[in-house]
Amino acid sequence: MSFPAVEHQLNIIRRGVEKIVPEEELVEKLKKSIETGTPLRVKYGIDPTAADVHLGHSVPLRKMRQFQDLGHQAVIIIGDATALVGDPSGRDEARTKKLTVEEVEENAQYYLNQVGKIIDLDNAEVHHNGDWFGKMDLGDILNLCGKVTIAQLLTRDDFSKRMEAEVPIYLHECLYPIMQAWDSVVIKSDIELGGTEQLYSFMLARDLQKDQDLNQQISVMSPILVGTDGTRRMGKSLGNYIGISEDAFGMMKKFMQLPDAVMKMYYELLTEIQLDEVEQILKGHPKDAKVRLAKTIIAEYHDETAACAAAAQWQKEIGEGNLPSDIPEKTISRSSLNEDGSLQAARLLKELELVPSTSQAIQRIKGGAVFFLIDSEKTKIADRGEWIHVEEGMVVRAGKKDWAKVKLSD
RNA sequence: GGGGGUGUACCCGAGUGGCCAAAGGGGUCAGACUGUAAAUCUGAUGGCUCAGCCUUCGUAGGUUCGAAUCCUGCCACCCCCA
Repeated sequence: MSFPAVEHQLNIIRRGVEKIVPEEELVEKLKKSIETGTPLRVKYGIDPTAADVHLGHSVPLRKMRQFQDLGHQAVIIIGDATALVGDPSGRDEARTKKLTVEEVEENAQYYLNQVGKIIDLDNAEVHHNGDWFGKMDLGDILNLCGKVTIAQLLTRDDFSKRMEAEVPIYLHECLYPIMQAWDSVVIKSDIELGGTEQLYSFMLARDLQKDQDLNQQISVMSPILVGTDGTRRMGKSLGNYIGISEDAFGMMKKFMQLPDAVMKMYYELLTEIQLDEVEQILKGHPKDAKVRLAKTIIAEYHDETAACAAAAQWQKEIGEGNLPSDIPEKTISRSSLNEDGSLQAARLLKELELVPSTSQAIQRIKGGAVFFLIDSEKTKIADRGEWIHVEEGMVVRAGKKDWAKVKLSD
């Protein structure tokens, strides 16, 4: 087995990476790998608590792919045991929801399918950490716990913040980083990938590996990708994510709403475009830069054609304000209408599921967000009590993002 | 086990008997402006059959004409002592 030169590898590895600790050791490992013709074992652990893979997850996964392309061995850990604990990273409180074994397995499968869009699964090792944690007895667990002190645990940022804020830290959560670190011992990792928030667990892994007379792993940590709101980390629960399984146009719409300020980060972490070129792109009109960004990423998860189509559709329907082509059809039963076939405006919005409550319907109407179209003739609705004659095929809008087409049924 | 403290809407947080569907801020949503960016401005932010009504201030009761506010039990969390 032969590998590219160390410098070349480092160039690729360093891109979009916030911290490599310790970096000198990485160089040594790469050299040794070239000399001996042995691929490095690169670990990435996933916690199958949520099923959707989004761009945030894709950052370390892309890094993994780069390692694979350089000839190294990908090792994926499905944290079926750790998922039962819940990752305390970056959380200000414990996870309340406990997943069942079945849910975890189901998530894991779905997860892997998506992960396969980024890395080469055929050439990756996949392990479930339940395989080894499930076999441990109390003695083993106590032995493991005996390797870490409370004081060490409390140096962990999330924990110390929680202590500070007087938010509870449960004992089982303390086990999480220890388990994660133990995974590294079991699979004998050379490198571990993840976000910077994983620093603690990654370092702990080194301690445990040393304790077992193993090679110590290097941490290659990516910055945390901010979500579409431009401030908080991308996460499903925050509703600021772009999923890698979303349809092209859906992704397009989300990309175009990104704050300009995050573009640089997205280019760096989510594309392969050379950084000096990125700089050129960002000097141009921000809108063009954003379209290019969106197209590049969408093309990776769909294809070039789909990406261009999505961009064209966006320009036409949103950029130029034409009628959207993907207006969902909503059924209204004739029996819910008045004798003359009409409905009060606020009720209509609710019937069409454009708003979750009557109160919100009223708010939207007051805010001037509501109008309807019959044969492309636009009529504004200004009063919530207004009686609207409901017709088959009429299009109702209750805000930029909320459209519906009426279908009448008996 | 003992003592002290806290629990308010999505979040933070004011409110200590009626004027409280509950200040203020953040967030979010809608509108204007724009490049569906940012900034700014305006409005909204429990629900409904909406100038009225119903449900909400950890939870269950109680006192009172009237409670988020007072009392009691319970629950959860934090701190101190052991």
